[in-house]
Amino acid sequence: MTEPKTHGPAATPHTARKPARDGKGNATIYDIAKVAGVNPSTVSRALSKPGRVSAKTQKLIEDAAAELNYQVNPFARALPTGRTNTFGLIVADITNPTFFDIIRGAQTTGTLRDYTLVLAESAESAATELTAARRMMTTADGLILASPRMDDDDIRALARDKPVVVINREVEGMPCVIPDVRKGIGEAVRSLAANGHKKMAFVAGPARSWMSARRWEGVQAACEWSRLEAVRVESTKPTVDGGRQVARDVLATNATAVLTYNDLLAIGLMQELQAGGMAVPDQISIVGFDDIFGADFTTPPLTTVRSPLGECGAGAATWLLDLLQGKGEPDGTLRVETELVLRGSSGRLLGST
Amino acid sequence: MTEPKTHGPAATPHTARKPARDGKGNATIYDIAKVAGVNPSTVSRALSKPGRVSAKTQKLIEDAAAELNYQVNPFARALPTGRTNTFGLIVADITNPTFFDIIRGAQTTGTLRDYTLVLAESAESAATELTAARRMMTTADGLILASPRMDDDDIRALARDKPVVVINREVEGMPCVIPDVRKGIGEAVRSLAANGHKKMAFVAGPARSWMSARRWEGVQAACEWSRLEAVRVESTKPTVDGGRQVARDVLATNATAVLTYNDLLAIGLMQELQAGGMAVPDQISIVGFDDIFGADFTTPPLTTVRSPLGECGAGAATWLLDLLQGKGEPDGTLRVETELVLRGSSGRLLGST
DNA sequence: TTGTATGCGTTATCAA
DNA sequence: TTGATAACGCATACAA
Repeated sequence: MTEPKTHGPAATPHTARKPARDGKGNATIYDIAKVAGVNPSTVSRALSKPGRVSAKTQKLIEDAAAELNYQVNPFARALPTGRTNTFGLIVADITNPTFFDIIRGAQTTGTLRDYTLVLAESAESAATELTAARRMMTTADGLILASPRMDDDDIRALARDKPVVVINREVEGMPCVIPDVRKGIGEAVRSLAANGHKKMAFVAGPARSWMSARRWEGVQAACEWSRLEAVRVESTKPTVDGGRQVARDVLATNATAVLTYNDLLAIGLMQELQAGGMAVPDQISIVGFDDIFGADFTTPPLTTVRSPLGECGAGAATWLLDLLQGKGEPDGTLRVETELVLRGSSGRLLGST
Repeated sequence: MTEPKTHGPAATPHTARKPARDGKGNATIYDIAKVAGVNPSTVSRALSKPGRVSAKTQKLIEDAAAELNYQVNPFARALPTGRTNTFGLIVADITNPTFFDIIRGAQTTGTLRDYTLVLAESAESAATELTAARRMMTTADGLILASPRMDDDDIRALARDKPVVVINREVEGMPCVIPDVRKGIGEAVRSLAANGHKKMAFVAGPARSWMSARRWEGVQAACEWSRLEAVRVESTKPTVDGGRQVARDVLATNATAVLTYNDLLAIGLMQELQAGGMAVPDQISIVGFDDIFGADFTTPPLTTVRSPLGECGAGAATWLLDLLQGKGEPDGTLRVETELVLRGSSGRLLGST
């Protein structure tokens, strides 16, 4: 200890049974009422709704509150109202960098609007996810589900209680925020075609992934338009390691360009290919998906279709908070644009015209 | 809407003023009491403390609770007890990958012990941090401060109210969890020395950073021990860009090896050096710090001193939760070991014996 | 072991 | 515009 206590007779052990209040404890509206010489209910009004109290008593109360260093007790407030100024976010995997931006986006717009973010992880399990969601529903005003694993019906059941917004998946009758892959994929495929590629491979993600299906659809559509041949290659898992493992299959397709379900696959694939002596992009072009943190750490830096995850998080939070204030549409789909980020891992084949 | 409502007279708009309870609302201990034919207080006892009720009424109550799909109302519980089963985590910057692992570690051990994580960001501002911390203190049972920017005194003041654990900084009289840099730096420097390096540069982090100072101390000590000459180079900011900018100064030192304050600096430095035609590690060895996500995406993959951030987060959460149960030491320092992760960016100089 | 009574801090309803 | 008072759901001394 370098500093003497400024008040209180002794250190307050946090192990005490009673609520840790040294001496008098936190100020309540009663304390303010006493100081300001008004009724507690008047204090409550003055502090919650601005206009329902006379200007001078308002000031009286505000001064008293400031003097007493008053802080509302959110729990006491939550009891009668049911509102907590809190919203939950459940992500499938905190380890996955994809979610970092989502978390950040949600957190940022949350604090901006005076809401607190509560975070939970489903560990990729639908059951864990549902449990976590149920728990959160009791404490939070609303919920954001990022890449949920549970059934549509479970999600809709949750939403009967309080507002729920879904990210990265489209669920009928729910507010959903999803990246619109068409633009970004279109740009990527056109770029590849312009560089003379005739055949490209798509390395797919998990079979059950909603997004992977969308991306494959997008690739097919864009390739048809640009008259490229598209072949699909399955991966074992959507990780760097999965990318390494899929290299052999990719080579077997004789494609000169690859678009992967996500950046991790692209990075692993590129590493493996380079380790085998192939030059990127001189002998093969590689395009990732998402533009996660670190996508530009590679040599060459990874060309990728950027998924605006931060915007997704922010958009979902905005929508949810609007809903909580009775302002937004109760369902629909918010599509955020994807775009090609052209870096070094894609380009013209060496020796092609 | 694809599915009819199963109960309730009409859709319950979330915008309703009253607590969103369709019809009868969530079950309370009173409902359980009625079903089980006992007094509400008995229900409370049965559900909170296991042993204080007879076996058969216990079962009676549990059955009724299950049947009614009872969920405790955390706010109602928090009001009399002051406890919320919630703990806060404040990080300086959600963007910074350093914190990802900390968040994950804390979240994981939190849920393991039935605590919910509440996340906030200080945006690198001491003032914002203090505000966020104060807010959290009113709702959470305890707080974890990761790389706090505020003064020691502010931290201690916070800790008078409820338990606070600090990560990445040592504050007198507080429980602190910090990576012990000595082992990792020692390994790095010895590895460099064994590869024939005689002079190394340390690229420092922010001037005010507590950790940067520790790391520089560690480098000096280890270099003295291994008879290496160590020079210090200042960076403008601890980012990839900062690493690029510092390349010129690093070259000016004529050092053949570099250890940077963090991985981001190392990656930027390596990119800039390689862009200038230097071979890594043939002409210069680069060692980063932290082993963040993506450190192995580079070519060559980055040698780095791993900071066990996940363990820090988990350790801090464990300590905090212990404190909340009156089990742990109220202060002290938990040091978690760092270690060298030898990858491709460091090694022997080309042409050296 | 179980029931009774009261308080936690706030909002909301009703009068004044 | 303000004051009195009843919930909100749970925990806990205290009494039985």
